[in-house]
Amino acid sequence: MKEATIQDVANQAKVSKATVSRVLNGTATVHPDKRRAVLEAAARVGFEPNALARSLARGRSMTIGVLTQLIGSPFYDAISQGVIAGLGGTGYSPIFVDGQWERRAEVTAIRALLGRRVDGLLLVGGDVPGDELRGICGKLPTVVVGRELPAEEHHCLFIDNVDGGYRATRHLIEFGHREIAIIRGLGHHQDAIDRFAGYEKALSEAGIELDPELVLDGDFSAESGVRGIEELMSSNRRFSAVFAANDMTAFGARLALHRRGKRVPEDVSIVGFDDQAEAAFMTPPLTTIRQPAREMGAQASQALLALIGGTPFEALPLDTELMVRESVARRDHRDGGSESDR
Amino acid sequence: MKEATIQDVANQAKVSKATVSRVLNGTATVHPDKRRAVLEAAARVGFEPNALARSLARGRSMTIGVLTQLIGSPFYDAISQGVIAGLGGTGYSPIFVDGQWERRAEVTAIRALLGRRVDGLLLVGGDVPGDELRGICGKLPTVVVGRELPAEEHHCLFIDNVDGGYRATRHLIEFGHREIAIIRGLGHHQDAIDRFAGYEKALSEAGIELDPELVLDGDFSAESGVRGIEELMSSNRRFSAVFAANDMTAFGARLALHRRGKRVPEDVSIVGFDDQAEAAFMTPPLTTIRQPAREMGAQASQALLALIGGTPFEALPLDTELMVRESVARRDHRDGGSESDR
DNA sequence: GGTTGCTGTGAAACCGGTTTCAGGGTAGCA
DNA sequence: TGCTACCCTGAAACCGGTTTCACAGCAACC
Repeated sequence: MKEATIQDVANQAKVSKATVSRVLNGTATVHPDKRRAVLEAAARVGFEPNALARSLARGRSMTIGVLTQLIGSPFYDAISQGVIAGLGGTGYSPIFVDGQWERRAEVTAIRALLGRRVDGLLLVGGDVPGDELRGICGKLPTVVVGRELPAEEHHCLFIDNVDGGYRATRHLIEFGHREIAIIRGLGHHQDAIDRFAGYEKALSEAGIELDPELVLDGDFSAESGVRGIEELMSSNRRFSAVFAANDMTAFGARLALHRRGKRVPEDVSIVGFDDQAEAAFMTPPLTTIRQPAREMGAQASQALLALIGGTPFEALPLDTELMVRESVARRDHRDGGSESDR
Repeated sequence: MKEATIQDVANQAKVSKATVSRVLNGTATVHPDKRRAVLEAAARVGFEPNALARSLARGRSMTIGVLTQLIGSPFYDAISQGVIAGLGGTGYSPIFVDGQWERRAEVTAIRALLGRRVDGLLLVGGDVPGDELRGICGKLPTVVVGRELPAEEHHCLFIDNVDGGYRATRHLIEFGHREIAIIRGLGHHQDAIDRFAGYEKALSEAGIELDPELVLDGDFSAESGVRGIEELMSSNRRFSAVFAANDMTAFGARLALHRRGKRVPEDVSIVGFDDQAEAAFMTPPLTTIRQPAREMGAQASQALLALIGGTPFEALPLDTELMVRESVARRDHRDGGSESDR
């Protein structure tokens, strides 16, 4: 059995398709009698307008294309969730495609969205450079979230990662730490680069020389947190604090320290980045830089809707927040050592 | 500037729309010369077929409707991620709508998907009873994941939560525990009910009487894990192990125990449920029941595609797996007490 | 040479809506 | 009574593709 069409309703109500359309959309006044007849007929046959046909005719699909990067990072996942939530009840539905943090895949994915005639584009992270992007999607309303794009035409919603890294590091410095290790994120990832820059800035501002032995490579995974600590401990370089590129890395680091019999925060302090849900329930609760991921997703979708509606939307910079919990301890400088193991 | 249409290409190549369509879809042989002309013209104007028009004409939209429940549960989120990944590169794109674990919202959301003429429906969790569901979506290919539906016409992909709860509890019993507390999940949630049933079963099988003082209400959140432990400790009822409804609850419980000076697993053992990414990096790493959430999502999307293709898909029951890590310790029964605090 | 069969192609119908346009009916006004 | 204005309404065009159908052109066969 096929779905009922507008013609079926028209036949039942003994009016034309046009009138049915007018009643259902309220685009023109129709005589109360016919109006009622149409409504009844529609209800009787269980008419559900074909959104495809409607979109084709109206030239608006009421869909938003969302390009995500499925690396399974809690941060990006949370943004996506925020987007879905933010679009709820607006009449717009999100279509998701995966870019896999890979340029070619991203371009293909965006093309697919374009083919679907999405009314707007929401890019969550991604790799495609700004100018190329403009070439692809032309004048289609676009909002980028979780990434800063030099070409300002496309609106971006992002946090200041340099500042975040700076604040995390400074917090440790203020608590008396001077031998602060960092476990970095994915090498080429801009967020990782920025956070590291913030780390450097805080250090130099405090007159602490950056020690290459204290900077470890990582990839935003918990495993890389473990590896970072392992390397650190086997290098015998003293350290009293660790700044992890994100919370997952912090979790890994915390576990590795536990394995080596180091207490947190008595022996080693840790600061993370993200404030994912689990951070507040680490033992001890993790001091971290909060990125309002879900809110960012929701806000980005709102911004995009505004853009589609013609409202010139102003991308206000989002603030990070230092969530002070219990993974950082004050460090006295009576002795300079960190070998006060239990 | 409007997107180029098939007519534009036809004009450029000096052929009819029909021929262009045939070349681009390979539905019929066309003379090599014209073929080349069409291809060139298409490339020249940057033709991207309008998927809406195509869907309308073909009667297939190449979209999958996904109904999710955005409670922010790591488990359901992971399923959604799996769905996106599983659909990648298949030509089908997922459209997401949110049901908010609320019957009316779900029905509205499904109707919206129906209006978009999705080719299949993927329900992630949800509240709508099976028979009502059948009334709504009729013969549309549907796969349900993360939930068991009595009406077997709709295919379900789910794990055996009773068995999972049973295995978690039995693991504790095998390690010598007899005073096993449980922090339950959301009261009316079927998963929570089933896991509790598994707990009861393991207990009764071991001849341990169920003590109401040891069963705490929760809601799958970390906070409820904290509350559960608080209640337990203030009731003075002895317990040597906790089975948490999910990993988040386990994290909360673990933190609360830490606060009360109880060591895990020396004083109290914990088993969780889900095996979310963070579980392996709790301190100590959490022993838990693994649900392959992401795989479930991917598999569900595969199954749905098969269903759409006409292949009668067989929903094979998914297995949980006990991930033995370090949050459970053997308990000797020399004394019966648990008050061996440090 | 005429019939049959096959290949390639364009005109037109179709998918299911929306929107324009023209016309019929009625009311208001001179 | 005649003219204009306004309100409803249906026919038809349109959105941009796909698919049916009819037919032209040509080779093969008797």
